[in-house]
Amino acid sequence: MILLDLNSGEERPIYGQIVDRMKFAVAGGVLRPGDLAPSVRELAKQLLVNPNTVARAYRDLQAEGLFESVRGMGVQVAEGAVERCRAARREIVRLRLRRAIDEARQSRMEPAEIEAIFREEWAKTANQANGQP
Amino acid sequence: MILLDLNSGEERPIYGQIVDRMKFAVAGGVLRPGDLAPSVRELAKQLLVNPNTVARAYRDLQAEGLFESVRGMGVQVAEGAVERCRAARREIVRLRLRRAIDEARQSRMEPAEIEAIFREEWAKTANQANGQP
Amino acid sequence: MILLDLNSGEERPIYGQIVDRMKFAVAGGVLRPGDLAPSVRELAKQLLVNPNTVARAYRDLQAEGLFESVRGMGVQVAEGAVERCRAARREIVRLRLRRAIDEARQSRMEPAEIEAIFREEWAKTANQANGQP
Amino acid sequence: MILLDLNSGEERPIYGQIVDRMKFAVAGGVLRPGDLAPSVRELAKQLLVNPNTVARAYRDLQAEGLFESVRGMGVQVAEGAVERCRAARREIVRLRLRRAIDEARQSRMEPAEIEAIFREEWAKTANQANGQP
DNA sequence: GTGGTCTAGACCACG
DNA sequence: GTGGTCTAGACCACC
Repeated sequence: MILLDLNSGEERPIYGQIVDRMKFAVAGGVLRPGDLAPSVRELAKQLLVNPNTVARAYRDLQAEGLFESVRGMGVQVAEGAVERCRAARREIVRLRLRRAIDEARQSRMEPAEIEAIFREEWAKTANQANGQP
Repeated sequence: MILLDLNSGEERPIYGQIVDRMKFAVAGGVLRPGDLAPSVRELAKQLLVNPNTVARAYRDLQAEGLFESVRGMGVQVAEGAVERCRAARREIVRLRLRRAIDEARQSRMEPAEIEAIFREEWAKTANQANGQP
Repeated sequence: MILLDLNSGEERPIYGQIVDRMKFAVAGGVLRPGDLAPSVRELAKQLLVNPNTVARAYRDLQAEGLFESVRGMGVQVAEGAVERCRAARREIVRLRLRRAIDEARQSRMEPAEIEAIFREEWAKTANQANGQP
Repeated sequence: MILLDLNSGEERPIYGQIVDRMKFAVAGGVLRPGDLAPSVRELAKQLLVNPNTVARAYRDLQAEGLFESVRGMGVQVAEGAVERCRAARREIVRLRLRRAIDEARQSRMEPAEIEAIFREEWAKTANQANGQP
């Protein structure tokens, strides 16, 4: 199963992208509490990335209490993770939009013009029938 | 005159924020061709930032041809800067919104929910007076 | 200034030992809010350890909000860190003693005998006039 | 008969916990020389643990000469095991307390405060019935 | 100079 | 097989 692929053009750190994708996967029910996440080595191979990078992402997820490592077995999704990942997802999306809006605002552009640009860009993805499912 | 203040909590490089703010100032007519930009030291003191950081921002602006150094005088806004700053501003805003939208999309959230969040966040700033909120 | 040295014989991960030592240093007032912690490279050299290992410790401390990285400057002790490090120190000590006591209890030894052993071991360090200050 | 249960929250290796519990059982007379230890499979089922893990613990106990395998019968407690398990128990308890004390010492806390914490924690278990709390 | 990210590869403990 | 730790070294951005 292909859980995620990285947008190679992204400027954010890879491990951060993996963290987000995992949260999205849990929030969307693709990965459920008790499920084992793909093994570090396996995911690293799939993403063409160093295992340490994946390990770091998993470590961060454990620090947030969303994943738990089971000795000798792997890493599994924690019990209460679904709700928290849903909330996290909402906040991630909100924060990204909020930042873009703030930066647009300080540009002193006309609000109407900003809104127009948003609609324009939004339309571009809206047609793509649900983006990258 | 307070040309700009930095969002202290930002994760973007300071020099990049300064560059953008300067472009916005020119695009918005706050700084006009022939005007002298604040001196490196002065701006650095005002922003509580290392002078090297301001110097780097000015260097970038000169490299783009938007600022020009005048011997013995300092740095001034170049002749054709206004139109180019307006274009730059539009592209900056567009790019940031585009990225936010893309990232929201890959979260697998319902498009309707994403749009709702945008409206919500947009409303928060819409009430505020124009310019720097 | 020598902030800390590691007990080479310890079985705990090095980065974890560094984290604890830093908390102790802050709790004890050796490192105060606003102070820069020793640089990653410097501390690594001092401890004869790989810089990445120190970096990981610092990262964990930042994740706990006790340290903050200042771009291009280094890593400094956060504002409210003292009280939290004091609390953390107490909890670390309590937890270690609690575990030892628990394990002793499940051994089915006579409580009096356990207590005797504790007194014996306690006396050994008590004489050392304040341990490794 | 329930010989032992594991502290599920422990960070120590499971097989090591089993080894210790077995020593404690022998030292406390719950398991006597000549008695058959529970079979690997049975104990594994009881502890909800991988049989390999139990097998490893038994292997270690045999390597120490405390358990002996009896062809076709299983594993039994060795002849001289009681005294040696008592000694082992004492040393295990002593070592754990010693480490906790050492770690508390390097925290730079006041010895009096450390001792106070010990008393506090000790009191918590002192009221409980003997054996496994 | 500073920290941050990433890679590569070794070694260990656990199951 | 699994994850965890550590080392070594490269490269980057920032100040």
